[in-house]
Amino acid sequence: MCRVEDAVLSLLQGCNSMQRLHKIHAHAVIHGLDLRPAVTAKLLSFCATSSAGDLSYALVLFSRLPIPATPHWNSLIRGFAVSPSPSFSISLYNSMFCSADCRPDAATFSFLLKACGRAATAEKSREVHGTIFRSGFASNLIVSTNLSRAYSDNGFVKDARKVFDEMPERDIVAWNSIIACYCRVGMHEEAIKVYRKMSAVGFGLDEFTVVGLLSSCAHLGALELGVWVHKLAVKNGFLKKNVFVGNALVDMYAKCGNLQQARQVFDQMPKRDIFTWNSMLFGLSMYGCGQEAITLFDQMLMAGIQPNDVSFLGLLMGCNHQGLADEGVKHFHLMSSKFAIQPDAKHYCCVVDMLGRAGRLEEAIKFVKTSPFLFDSVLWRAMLSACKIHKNVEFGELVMENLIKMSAYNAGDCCLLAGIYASIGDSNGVSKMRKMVKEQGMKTTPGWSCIELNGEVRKFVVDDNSHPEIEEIHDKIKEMIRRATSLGFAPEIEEWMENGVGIHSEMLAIAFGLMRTPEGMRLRITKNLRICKDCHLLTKLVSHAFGREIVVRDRMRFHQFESGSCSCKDYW
DNA sequence: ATAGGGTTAG
Repeated sequence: MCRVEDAVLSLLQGCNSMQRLHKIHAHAVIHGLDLRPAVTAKLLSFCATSSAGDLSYALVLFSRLPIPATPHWNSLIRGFAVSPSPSFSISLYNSMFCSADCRPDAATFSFLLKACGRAATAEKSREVHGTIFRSGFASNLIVSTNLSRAYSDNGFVKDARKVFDEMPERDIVAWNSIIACYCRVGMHEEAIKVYRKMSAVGFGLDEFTVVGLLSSCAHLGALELGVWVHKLAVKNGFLKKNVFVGNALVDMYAKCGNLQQARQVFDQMPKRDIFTWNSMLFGLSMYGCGQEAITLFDQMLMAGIQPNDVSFLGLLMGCNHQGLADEGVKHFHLMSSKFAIQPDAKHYCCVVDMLGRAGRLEEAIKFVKTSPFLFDSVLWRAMLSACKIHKNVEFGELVMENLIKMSAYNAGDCCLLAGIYASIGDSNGVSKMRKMVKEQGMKTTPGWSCIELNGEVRKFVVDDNSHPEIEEIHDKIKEMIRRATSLGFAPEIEEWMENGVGIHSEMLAIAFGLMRTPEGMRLRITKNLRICKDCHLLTKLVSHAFGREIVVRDRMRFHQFESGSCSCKDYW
């Protein structure tokens, strides 16, 4: 190898811009070195994979190679896999596979699988799986971790797990990867189960494990487990060196009912990024602290962090939950005018909810009709739930007509309208809606509630009588209703307490909590749907009658029940 | 001559 080639290679090593690369390239051409394998590989690798690179120029370089070798193909496949057009990686691989001059190696498959995941091509993933199996790369740990990830990205969780289970050996990355897979699809109990298994076979945890676990704790409301993970994170120094860990902790504490602790972690973090601020914003908004959310938002600006669409969603939700409709609308307009962020359907939805909940129904409808998301059912759905809160049949029926016209109505919508009919005593309306759900075979989302006792999460599903303690639970619910009734409990919909049928899952969880925890202990419930009006009222009265603080996290926010009232001030 | 894992919202 000549000295000039050495020099060119070392220049390429330190290259950090395309401008620089062009100069080095010209230099190589002058000395007749531009087709040396080592030089072309380096040139290509920079253009295709560096953030300062240029994929189209990589293609130009590649086309000039008389016989591209495996590393050349790999660079391109790698570059396109993370580009906006990952499917081009697959085309490249197909050409490479047909070429007689080189064979794919382990790295090829790693990059290709990344592309398969991002391009959402389950069929290709399966085909590649076969190729990997036949060519003996299945025993490669990195390749099979990538394969598992590709299945997971395509929504095939079971296949992802199968690949994981069939690995001849697993390292911590493989374990973290499958845990993350369960987190992404919302199978948080499974994620924790896998961690316990990982731990049982002798693995410790690192930052990635911690982040996955905390995310699962957050979703399940598993505070005790979360606190345990927090301690381990501190002990290992993860918090100091890794911003992800702090972010996940802020989120976990906020979602598990401990806003003060979330704030404390937030305040003590050595470095904060956009996720940190957003997690805290959402934390405040979930507790109905809209005013504090606005303050935090201003502090975020002063700290020099540019807010993004998620920041505004948190802020708007905060305004919404505290009934700060005018503040909310003001910030909604600031989004595009001052921050150049286009509001998406979720932001519009939040404003509809905000206006509707505040009783400004006409304004809300007008807002929907003049929005770019006029044909998005989500906005109409938010409108429908505002009609339910304000028992407005007229608007409710109008909104339902719209949803039907758009063929976008679902069982939840029918339940909402049925609820409106029920609240004004129109039993014909109620049965009309029930018939509609039944005849059209629409599926409702089953409600569930979790309660954590001694580090173990118990899950209750509506009408689920399979629990061994079910009789005791029903007795407790009867007692709750009896004691609440003497405090004036009068439900809007009465039939649900007959014979244990139609009892919402949070009542099962609260009854269970009352049975199994010492007198006076705070109960924390996490549920997937919004709490209904009757359950809200009953929980208020139970908190008084049993002298318990009860914290319920529903789909939207926290309700802290104490001495007969709720932190949401009945505004939710 | 190169490879695999993580956080907020919905």
